[in-house]
Amino acid sequence: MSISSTEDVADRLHSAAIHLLRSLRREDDASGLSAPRLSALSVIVYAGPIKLGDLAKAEQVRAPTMTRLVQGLEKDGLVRRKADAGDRRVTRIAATARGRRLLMQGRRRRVSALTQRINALSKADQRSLRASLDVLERVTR
Amino acid sequence: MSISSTEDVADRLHSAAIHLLRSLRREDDASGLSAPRLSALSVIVYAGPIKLGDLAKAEQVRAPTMTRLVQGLEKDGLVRRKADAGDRRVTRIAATARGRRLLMQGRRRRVSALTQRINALSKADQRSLRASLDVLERVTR
DNA sequence: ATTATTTAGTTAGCGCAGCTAAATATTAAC
DNA sequence: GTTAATATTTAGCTGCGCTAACTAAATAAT
Repeated sequence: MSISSTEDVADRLHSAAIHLLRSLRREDDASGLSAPRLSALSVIVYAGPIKLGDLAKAEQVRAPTMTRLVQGLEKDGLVRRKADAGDRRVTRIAATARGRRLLMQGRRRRVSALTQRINALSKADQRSLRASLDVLERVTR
Repeated sequence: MSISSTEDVADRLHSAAIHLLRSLRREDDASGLSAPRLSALSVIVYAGPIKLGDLAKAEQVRAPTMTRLVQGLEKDGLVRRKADAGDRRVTRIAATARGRRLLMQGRRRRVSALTQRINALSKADQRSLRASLDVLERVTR
């Protein structure tokens, strides 16, 4: 009788994450923004004018990857870049009004499918999920 | 009186999944197999000689995507393809001994970082995480 | 029996996101 | 003033998701 090992928990968690993102990618498509762009935009909106390097760290990607993501967002008019006054090597990235608006819409669409699935759960299951969120975030960061 | 709305739960879950996969990708690299390949190999190992279409459904990707994943695995000598005797349109995919071996090693490496993080949690947190796993899997599939 | 339709898989080709290495620009150090 | 360090970008690679179009095989229709 094998009690579930920590490896099993880790493996199931990993697998669940893969399947979750796959199934949500479709909603992302509907908003016109990919998951990485939406995630980056979210940080930009909430963390104000932010240095590209800090943004890359926050999103756990390398600088060149973030440069490209930001270029995409900029081309769509969702963010703006401007050189930092103090240190002209750094680029500060800020969201435009359109970016903020689109984030909210995109975010809503993105999570709505998941929201529906969560709402379909029993109250007890919802409580269990909620209770584990803090732990989940600590473990995945 | 809901402090955290279902939307918030959904959003945090989504975000957690993104960060989890990003942080685990490095471990995947160490094993020489990407997450999608490792995941597919896992299904192949456990679901025996399986039809490509069924494999694609199980992994929630389109057939061409799975064709390519399998080609990669085959080139590495981890799986073998053979036409089904009964219906010669279908390809059955089976793991080689090397594939089975590599899965176990890869799986171990892949989850070891996560396993360590889980083990670092308090017993109560671990219990909370374990308890939510079933719910999590139901919600993400 | 022949023809048409459906099903399974592959090939071709596009876009996005991850990476490293190398280039550019600015600041800091000596 | 030259050199070293830092921030970002550019160039170029790989891999994975997709759709459209193709081949081959099985099944249905006439």
